[in-house]
Amino acid sequence: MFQEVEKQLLALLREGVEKAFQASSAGPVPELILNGVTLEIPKDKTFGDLSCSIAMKLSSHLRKSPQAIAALIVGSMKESQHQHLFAGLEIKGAGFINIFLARRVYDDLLRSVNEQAKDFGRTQEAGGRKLLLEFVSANPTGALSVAHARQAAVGDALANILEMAGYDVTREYYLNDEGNQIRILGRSIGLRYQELEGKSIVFPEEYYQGEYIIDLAREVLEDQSACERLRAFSDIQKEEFFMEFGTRRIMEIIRRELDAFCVRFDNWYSQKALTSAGMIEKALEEFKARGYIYEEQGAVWFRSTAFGDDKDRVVRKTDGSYTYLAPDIAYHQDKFRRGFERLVNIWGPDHHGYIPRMKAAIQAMGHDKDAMDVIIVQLATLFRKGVPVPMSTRKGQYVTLTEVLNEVGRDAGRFFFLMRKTDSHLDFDLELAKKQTQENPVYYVQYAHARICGILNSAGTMEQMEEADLALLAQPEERDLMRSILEYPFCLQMCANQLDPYAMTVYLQSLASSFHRFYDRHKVLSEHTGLTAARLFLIRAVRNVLANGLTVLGVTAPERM
RNA sequence: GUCCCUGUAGCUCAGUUGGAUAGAGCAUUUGCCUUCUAAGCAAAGGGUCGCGUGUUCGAAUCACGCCAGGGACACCA
Repeated sequence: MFQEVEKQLLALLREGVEKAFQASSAGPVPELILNGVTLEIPKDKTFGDLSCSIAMKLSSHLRKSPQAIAALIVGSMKESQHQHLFAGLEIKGAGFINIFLARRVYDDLLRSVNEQAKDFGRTQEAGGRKLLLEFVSANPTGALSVAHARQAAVGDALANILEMAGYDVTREYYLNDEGNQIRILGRSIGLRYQELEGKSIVFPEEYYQGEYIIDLAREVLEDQSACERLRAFSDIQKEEFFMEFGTRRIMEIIRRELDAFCVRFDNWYSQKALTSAGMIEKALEEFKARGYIYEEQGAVWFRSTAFGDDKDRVVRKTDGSYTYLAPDIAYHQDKFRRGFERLVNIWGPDHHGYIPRMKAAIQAMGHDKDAMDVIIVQLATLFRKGVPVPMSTRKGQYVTLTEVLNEVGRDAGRFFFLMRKTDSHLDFDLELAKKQTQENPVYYVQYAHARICGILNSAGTMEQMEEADLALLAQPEERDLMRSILEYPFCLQMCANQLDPYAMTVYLQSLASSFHRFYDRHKVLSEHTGLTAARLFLIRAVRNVLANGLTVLGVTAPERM
């Protein structure tokens, strides 16, 4: 189990720090400093497998040179009973402590990768805490756009990552199935329906212009029994019919789109249900009882400034209807009531200004403001041969998730949407994503996986693999692969801490690169059966890590290409 | 005006949360398939890390101030 090794090394380093404090008669070591003891993987492999820079950080505190402090720490480590973990320790540069891991640690690493297989990298760090990840939550008024596509890709990958980090994750889609937009949707379909019946109509600018509205109207028209019922309905009943029909049908489309993109949800949370359960009134009453609600100028306000928002926010308009904030307050309160300890929301960039008031709301409920994280997923700009693809949300002419999917496929789509930091803009080159060449990082990574599978298949089932003598793996390219594997748990942990999957795309490319270099220089299958067995064992570990990383991102790991 | 993001090689971007000599891919030039998949590998050139000041053992990274680009700032959802 590799995490154990990391923990033991950290413990040794901390022990060393304590010794250094004693030697300098500096009293007990502050907690902050102990927490500051971390390991990193040096970029230059001549600096060891892992390194620690704590000696430099303590220099001014202990009034000693970093080298002297490092010497004390290293001395302490060498006396410990865990020396078998490292093959060597050295002090270099300004006072870095460089650790060269023992052969056996790497052997154990490879063994645990192959034993744990799909579970390699999983930790119990988060201790099974219940986490609610809400994402996409697009209004059911049309097909999903590229913006939603990126949110879907990020959300799904992040859910996988957080599960690996030991959270009990629930993926939820907040379904905005009532309100003004839905009303407009209903009216849009209703008008198109009349149009199809031969009536002359005026179709307002602010209604949904898309072709799909006409398709939906036609669907109703072709349904005999629906038409009959409609004839008996009052205008209000008709409107309700079209609203219900529209949201239901569009949600079916959205679900299908998400399915095709392999984005999974555990729960679909209906705003309509929330409203009819009276949860909004209840939530506002509770806020009122706590003094966070007041009336002014005929509207009802939430005192969000009490928690650092710029200004107070209206929850109930002068016309008596709620703003978007009101159901959102009720919804988030319900998230906590359902037992979630940590909330993560993925929103589009247009909701950026909305964060402070939502944070204020959860504090008004009595929760810590850090109990909720909001991730803003920036827009992706599509390019085709270097020219931006025009996008307009008006007229229903936006590029949809389905179009991207049809053009570049699921794997390239998922990978490309994750390739940049989530809160940065992303340029998505459709031509590049389609290319089956080295320029395309998706294929580069998948190709490494397929190559390994090819070798493993032609090797057949080799039972001696389990008893392979891993000491035979002494080539630099083999060491590089092991180092790269070692990095995987670090990468997963970083993604979980930063709530951003993008680092995994960078990591996988570097692991694939290490493999391709190895492949080019060394043959796995040879007459030397011992070496063959050891190399098979090594590449099996590489394959497992590649597959795990790709799976986390929602990309397939093909066995042949 | 306020807030967020971005500025690193000709282009697209990494840079392990402040570490060691700033790294990849593309493009350009040049090598490598009789051998487990050439969708691959290797070599070369290419840098005022937007500008300035500060913080310290140490800054692409942090703070402040500029410059440039993108986005967000409703009794909309």
